Amino acid sequence: MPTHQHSESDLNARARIRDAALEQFALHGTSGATMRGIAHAASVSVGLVQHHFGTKDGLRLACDELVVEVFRRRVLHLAKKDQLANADALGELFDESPLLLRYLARASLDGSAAADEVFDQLAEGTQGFLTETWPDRFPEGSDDARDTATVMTAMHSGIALLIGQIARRFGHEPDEAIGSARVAMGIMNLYAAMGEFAQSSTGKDVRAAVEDRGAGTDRRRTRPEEPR
Amino acid sequence: MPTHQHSESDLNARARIRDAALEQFALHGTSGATMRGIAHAASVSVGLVQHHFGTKDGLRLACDELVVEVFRRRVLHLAKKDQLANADALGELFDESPLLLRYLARASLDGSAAADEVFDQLAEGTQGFLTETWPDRFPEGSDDARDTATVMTAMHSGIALLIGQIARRFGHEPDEAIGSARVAMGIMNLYAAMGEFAQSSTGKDVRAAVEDRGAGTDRRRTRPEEPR
DNA sequence: CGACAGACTAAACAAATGTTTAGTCCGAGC
DNA sequence: GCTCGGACTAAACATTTGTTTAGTCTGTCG
Repeated sequence: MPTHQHSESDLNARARIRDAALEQFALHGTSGATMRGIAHAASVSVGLVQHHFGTKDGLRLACDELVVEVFRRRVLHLAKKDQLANADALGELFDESPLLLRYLARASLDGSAAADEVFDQLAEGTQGFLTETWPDRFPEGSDDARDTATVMTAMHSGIALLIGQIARRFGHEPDEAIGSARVAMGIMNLYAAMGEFAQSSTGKDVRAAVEDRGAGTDRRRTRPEEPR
Repeated sequence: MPTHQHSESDLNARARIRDAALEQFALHGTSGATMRGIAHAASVSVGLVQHHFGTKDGLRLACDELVVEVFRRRVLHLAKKDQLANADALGELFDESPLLLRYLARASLDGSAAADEVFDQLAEGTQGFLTETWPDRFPEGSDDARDTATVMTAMHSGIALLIGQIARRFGHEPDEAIGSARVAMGIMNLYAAMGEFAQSSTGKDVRAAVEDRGAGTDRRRTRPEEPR
């Protein structure tokens, strides 16, 4: 199964190696994947891998670039259709390439710059959606728009990152269900319910308490330690 | 900085090793962490590590057990206070132990059973909150309650998993801001806005489209391929 | 005291890892 | 035809890996 566009083994060896590396990195992590494993998966010799990419880290960087580029195109495509915040569409975006997603998740944990870049792209697209949909609530360029988009991106990415857990609890096979209707329905149900919650008296209390603690500039543990 | 309860180096060597391993696994991944690195971090010899835990995988299993136990206690504690779905409280739960969180994130990607167990605990607690708050919307034991709790757990975990990205975009230092008021405020703003969205005509359209595709039993790609 | 068990260390080991080196093959350009 | 460069392989290399082995130290129990 090809990772993204091009069909199959009619790729030149360099691209085949890079795709195999992407898969191995995604599956086993940066240090878990081995040069020999990658070479074997690409049906080439270990030497050829180094010939094309120099070192293992060079190979990883090449994968980073690829992932960033693929996501750049996809986010652009979704943004043009105004569907970036459509939970279903976002699900399908990830759905097409669970491997890219695993790669990104690991990259995020490893602190790779590629993960930062993709996250920023998603967040900016999300911010555009928020501003377009609620120009008064999330004015263009406002802190609220930016903060909320950031949080929303993280939360929706959580679905993608933990799709394995969701699939397990849904009784699906792994990598089967991110675009599933049940997931989209769950998101909608959640938003409908928590939307009320956020505007109920309890929710207002929470907001007040949060604001009281000084939204925007507080530092962790700066507030006076509350006696348990 | 101690990973959880006990104070510091007055731990016996076994616990010190286990804590050091937890940190190394969290920081560098299961295969990235080395026995020598763990032994050095615990200020013991490599042999002692094996003396206490046998093999590297045995050590990992011990860490799994510890994480599961710590989260079991914490979730129980939060559930008793009816604060499990309070975004702020959930944030603080993770906030206390970014290392445990990183460990869990990696465990989840590696398919460890411990990650499954913790996710289930969180999801069950969340489901309890949903059922208590909206007994009609999410009847006890219903599929809606279970599905929505699963999705909500994944989304809130996304905040925790991607706290590094959030902190970066907030201009905070890493591991600083998960309990931050800005995060909690972002969640509230998001729920308030998307709550409307989910009940707007557009949102109802989405729900209808989703239901149309056969919520609950659909398999991926089963629907007739829509001509792009 | 003497023996024994468990905590603990140091050195040795075999396997696996990333990288280097030397060399083959083959098509393009003069 | 010859050569030159890039794709490509195979073997050797040094290092690091997890694990094993042998041994020391220390407190405890009979």
